[in-house]
Amino acid sequence: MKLATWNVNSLAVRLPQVLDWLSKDPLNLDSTLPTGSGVDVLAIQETKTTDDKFPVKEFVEAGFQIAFFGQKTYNGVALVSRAPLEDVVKNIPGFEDDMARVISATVNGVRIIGAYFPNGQAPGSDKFEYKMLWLKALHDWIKSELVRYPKLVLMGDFNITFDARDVWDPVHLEGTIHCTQEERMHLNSLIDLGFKDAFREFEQAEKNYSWWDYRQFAFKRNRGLRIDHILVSQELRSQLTHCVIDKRPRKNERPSDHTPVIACFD
DNA sequence: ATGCCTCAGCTCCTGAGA
Repeated sequence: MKLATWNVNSLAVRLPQVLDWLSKDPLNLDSTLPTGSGVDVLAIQETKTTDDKFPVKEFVEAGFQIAFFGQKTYNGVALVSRAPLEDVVKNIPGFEDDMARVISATVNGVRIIGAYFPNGQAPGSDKFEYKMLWLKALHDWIKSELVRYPKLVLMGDFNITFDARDVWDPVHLEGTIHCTQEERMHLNSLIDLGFKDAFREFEQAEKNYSWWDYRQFAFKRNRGLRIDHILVSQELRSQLTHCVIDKRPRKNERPSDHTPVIACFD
């Protein structure tokens, strides 16, 4: 089973790229194998579309099941799967929120949570305060979800780096948004519930990022951050075989500023 | 540089992203 997460920054703009990417084998990076070899479940963030405008037909015709939860202009999440999506839940139950940020479903006995974490803008801002409240609510909810679903994957755009390895200029960016101690404390408290960061379970090249600013040729200069993550519960850890960042879509015409992260299981 | 790019929308500017 292959799972992936991708912040597409507008599904209306990126739909052709998403369908093209889904039709290829993400681990056979130069292949153009037919549909059937690609990822089994993709979590999408920043669809930026209301549910009535979600491209249902296009995904169904490509052979996928979908669950989606969107809103006008901002945010919006979806799960795209080859197998049925069961028991779909939207956002964090009990946490009042105007924003469409989380969608969960069970696929082949694995509980999958796709999430678009708040950006937070800058430490000290109202948006940062909201990010902290959201992270606390997520933690408390995930704690109970883990009891209910021992086979649990939490993946998405976390908008938080784990440490200096995830930051192109860790000295200069220390304490700025995505790199504050407060954000990392929340991220580590999620890990402490019983998760592994799938990416760091394997040997990885240095300076491996999942997001690059559109400006200043940041991708070409590899000035990026690793803020898109796949966390797997202890029960799934032993089945994990690979975790890679697929940089190819970032080289597309009109790319998203994020690129997909993929985890494979036996 | 409170910029630089990109996207959505009450669209020729603004807010937000990260």
